[in-house]
Amino acid sequence: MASANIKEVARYAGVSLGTVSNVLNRPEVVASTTRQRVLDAIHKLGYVRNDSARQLRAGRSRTIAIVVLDVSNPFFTDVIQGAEQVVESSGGMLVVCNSGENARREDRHLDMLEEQRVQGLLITPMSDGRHERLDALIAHGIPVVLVDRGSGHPNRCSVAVDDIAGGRLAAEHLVGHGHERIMYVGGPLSIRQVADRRAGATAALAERAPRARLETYETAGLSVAAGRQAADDLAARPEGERPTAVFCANDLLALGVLQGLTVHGIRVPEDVALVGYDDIDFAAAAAIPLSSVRQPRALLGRTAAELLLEEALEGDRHGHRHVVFQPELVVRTSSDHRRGLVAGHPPAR
Amino acid sequence: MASANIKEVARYAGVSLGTVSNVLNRPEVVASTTRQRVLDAIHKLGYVRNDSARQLRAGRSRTIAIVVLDVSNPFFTDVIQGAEQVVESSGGMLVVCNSGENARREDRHLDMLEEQRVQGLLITPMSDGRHERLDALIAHGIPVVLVDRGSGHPNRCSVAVDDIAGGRLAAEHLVGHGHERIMYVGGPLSIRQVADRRAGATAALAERAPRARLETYETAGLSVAAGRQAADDLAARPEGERPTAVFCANDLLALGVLQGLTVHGIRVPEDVALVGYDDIDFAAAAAIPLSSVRQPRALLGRTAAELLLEEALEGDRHGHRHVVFQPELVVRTSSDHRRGLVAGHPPAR
DNA sequence: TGGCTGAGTTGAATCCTTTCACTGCCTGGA
DNA sequence: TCCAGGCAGTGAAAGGATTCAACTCAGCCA
Repeated sequence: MASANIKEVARYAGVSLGTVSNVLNRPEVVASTTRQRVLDAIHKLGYVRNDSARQLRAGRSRTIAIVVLDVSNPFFTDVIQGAEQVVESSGGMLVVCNSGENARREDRHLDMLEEQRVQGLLITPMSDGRHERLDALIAHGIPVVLVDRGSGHPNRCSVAVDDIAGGRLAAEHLVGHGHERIMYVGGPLSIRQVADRRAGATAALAERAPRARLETYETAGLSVAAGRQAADDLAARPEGERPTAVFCANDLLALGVLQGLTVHGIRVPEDVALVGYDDIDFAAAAAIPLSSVRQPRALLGRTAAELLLEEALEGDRHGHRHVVFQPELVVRTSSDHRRGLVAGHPPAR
Repeated sequence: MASANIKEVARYAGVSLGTVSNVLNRPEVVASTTRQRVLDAIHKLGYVRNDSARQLRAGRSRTIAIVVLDVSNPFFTDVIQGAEQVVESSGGMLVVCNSGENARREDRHLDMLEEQRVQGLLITPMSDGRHERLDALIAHGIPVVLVDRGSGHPNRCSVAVDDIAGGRLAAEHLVGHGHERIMYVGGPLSIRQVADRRAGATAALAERAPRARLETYETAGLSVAAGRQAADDLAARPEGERPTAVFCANDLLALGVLQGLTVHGIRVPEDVALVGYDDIDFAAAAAIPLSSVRQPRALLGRTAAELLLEEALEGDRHGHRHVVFQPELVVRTSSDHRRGLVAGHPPAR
């Protein structure tokens, strides 16, 4: 039942502890006949290395953790997959922790990860206020890379996407199609991303179409249900008072708005054009394929992981970097009825 | 930089090692003044327990792992969240590993989890052929619970949903609405779930509507794209030769079919009724809300985790169980135009 | 033959926590 | 006054892998 340990392997193979360890970690220094004898013993006894002992000695584990706000949000699963690729090919292991937008759970995870002396941490923290907890981790020598929060903090790296540019892209596209009454649906505005995307849209309108108006509809959250609610409210207005275009802070909201409008017989894009944000795979799969501002989700994860590995390698010489990606607009039917279903690139992975 | 250890805490507080350990693990046996002194020292020195040493001593970690086929499939994220609840409230920690439908990655994860002596494992394995690897884990004393694969194996528990019953539900619903030409879209048929769902549908037709016909359209995978392809093929047929209803092996396929049919001007449900499987949240959020066979996804995860904890607790006395849940049909607009948008229960979590 | 080299191997020390048999001390009862 | 018993606290041992200085030995040259 209990696995054999290195000592039993050594005895069985008729060598010392050190030799077994060498076979495991530096096989080239062991004579090939000895090596084979040890490998046979390992196989025979079903020996499995005890990682706890190994880590205890090494002072550090080889696993990297990613803490996300919501595993069930397709945006994050794509970020995870990107990080996975990099960690995997470096021979490490990525574990995923889900804070579920709950500060207590985030804390619990951070505590346990710190006790485990993880090699490093990728995290999209709950809020900017939680940076002290992260500082403590960093002070204990655990590198942290922020994902999707530009921070400019001097003691950690970060990767993010330029949300202001994203807001611009969406707004410019809509005014380019002649829309002058645009509604921004998103909330709460206390979330930096939500605010930044709106700010970008506002700026674009000011520059490109001074006559155009951007109305804000603040939602309680970023879910499909919140989007449906927004659509209901919008449909309740007299026809003349409705915007001709809606820009949503993320795709879940946009899908909700789409569904709500359809119920009320308001056609997308003929009556109301619609643009979402994130370009999750389900955006392209909606019955009216959704135009969306694409974030390089997997690239975000990959880059974050690379920065982390870099820091782990370079140690104190490491210079922290803040990488900001540019978003990209993907136009589909929901904001341009001339687009066929094939419009837009295939979803990024 | 490097954290203080228990010895330094002991010296700082003027007590012995054992006392510090007692404060940490059995605070009630320590006199309150001493306890406070130790806690102060811990705080002062920023002491963080070293989990490796702890595990080494204990011989076992307290983390539980869940290995899923695809983190980006909403079905699995819901299973994860269910498991998370249970593990969390038991004071453990759940880590998520993604095999990405790749046998090598699955192996790597299993190897590392075994080295880490995890307390237990929830897994939806790649295929039935991989059970030997799991047997090895079990032989080494790591309990394994299969998720979503009924197995009847005598040395492990499993949780699953009755796919034959699910197929029946869908088919009975459709024949109940007068459909006699039904198409089953799903594949590859080598996946047991895909085959079982079809078998259930076939059985239901034989009993309830001997005149009805079930045609099978085998897809290469279970993706949105595959569903779209199926819809294209279907639309290419002369109108009289099309089925009047389509039953898909999962919701991603169904969303693809829905999208494809819409493009070709085929109305859902008026021209073709549509039923999916899994009832992922996006099913209810589709522009034509999708009827679907709901699996108790979160319950699946919860139960799996409970069985695992039970086994970890009971040890050898544990009797392995195989829990099979019954699926439930959720009727929405896609198969019944009389349903409003509010039809169907709110999505299960 | 003696000395030297280098490849191969050894085993004690180390990492940190938990456990448990044990010591001291104190109190209450005889 | 003595003893039993309970409470606090102690410290050595154990858990398993890794590291590294030290050692062995065969081979080679002078």
